[in-house]
Amino acid sequence: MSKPLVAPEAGAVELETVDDVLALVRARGGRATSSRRVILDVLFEAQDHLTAEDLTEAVQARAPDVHISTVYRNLEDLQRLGVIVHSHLGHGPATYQLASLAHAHFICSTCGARVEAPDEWFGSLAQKAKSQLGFTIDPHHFAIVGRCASCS
Amino acid sequence: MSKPLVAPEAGAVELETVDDVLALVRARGGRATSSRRVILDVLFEAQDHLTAEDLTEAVQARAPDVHISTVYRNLEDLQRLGVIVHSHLGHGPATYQLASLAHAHFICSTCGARVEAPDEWFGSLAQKAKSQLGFTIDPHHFAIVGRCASCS
DNA sequence: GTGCTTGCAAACGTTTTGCAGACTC
DNA sequence: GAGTCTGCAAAACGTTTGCAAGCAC
Repeated sequence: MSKPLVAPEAGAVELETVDDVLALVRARGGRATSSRRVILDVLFEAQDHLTAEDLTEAVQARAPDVHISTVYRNLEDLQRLGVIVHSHLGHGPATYQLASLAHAHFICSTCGARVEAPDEWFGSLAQKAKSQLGFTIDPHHFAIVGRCASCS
Repeated sequence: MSKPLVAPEAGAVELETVDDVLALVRARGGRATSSRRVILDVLFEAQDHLTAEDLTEAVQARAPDVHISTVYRNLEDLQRLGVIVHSHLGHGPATYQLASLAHAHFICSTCGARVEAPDEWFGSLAQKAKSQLGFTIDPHHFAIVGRCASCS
C-alpha cells in the first residue's frame, strides 16, 4: 500500500472486514443493525465507487425495506468513523467507497471518462502546498477535470 | 498573464469589456438584452467568485425584475461562449467568474478557508497526466481539499 | 428499559425546465 | 416578423430532517 499523503483518521486502520467495522461501531456506542450490516456488505464487495442510489439499489436487492435515507445516515456515520470516504467526480451525485481504497481521479469534461490518478503524481504539489502554505492536501475528494486523450 | 495549462476556448480571447462580450453574443446570433448587460456588468466588476445567488442579488440591486432563472440561463450561455467559468469550491453552490481570472484553489475541509493555488504548482502533475495518459488537466474546476495550517 | 436506529414523508438548497408574453434585430 | 430571451411557476435533483415506531443492547 502506498504511503498516504494525509494521515488516516483514527479508527481507519485495521478494518478489514464488516465485522471489524461493526465492532468499532459498537465500541462507539452504536448498534449493529441488519441494515448497517447489509450496507457494509455491499461497500466491502464493491470494487467501484458507488453513489448513494447505486448502493441503495444493491442493498434493497437483499433487504428491500432499507430506505435511502437510512443509507445516507449510515454513510454519514461511517465517514465520521473514517471507514469510508466520499468524492465528487463530476456534476452528479457523490460517490462512496472504503477509505482504504481511496485514490485521486481525472475526469474528462467532454466525454466523462474517468481515470485513476496515482497519488505519487501529487507529490510535488503536496510539497509546495505544505512548505509554502502549511496546507496538507487530500487529492482524493474532488476529481481533477480536464480533457482525455481522445477528446483533446 | 501566465501561460494557461489548457488552451482557452475559441472566443475567450480579447474580451476585455462588456461590449466586447455583447458583440460576441451578437456575432453568434444572440441578443444584447438589458438583463444580459447587467449580469455582465456585475461579473466584470466583481473581484471575487460569485454564486448564482450572489450575482442575482447584485443584479437585482440595479434591475429588480431579473429572475434567478434568467441569471442561470445567461451563465450557461456565457460559459458556452468561453467568457466565464464556474468552479466548485466545496459542498455549496458553484461559483462563477470571468474565464481570464480563473485559478486553482485549496480549501480546508475543517474550517472552509480558501487559498488560491498558483498554476505553476500543477506543472509536474500536468506533465505526468499528459505524457502518461494523454490527459490535459484543468486544475481550476474543482478545488483541492485538505487541511490548512491552523487546522492541521 | 434506555436510547440508538429505522421507515416514511416532507423539506431542503441548488439548478433546470415549460410556457406564454416581451423584446432585439 | 422571426426568432431569441424573459419572468414566473413548477419540477427536478441529490440530500437532509422530524417524527413516531422498532430494535439492539
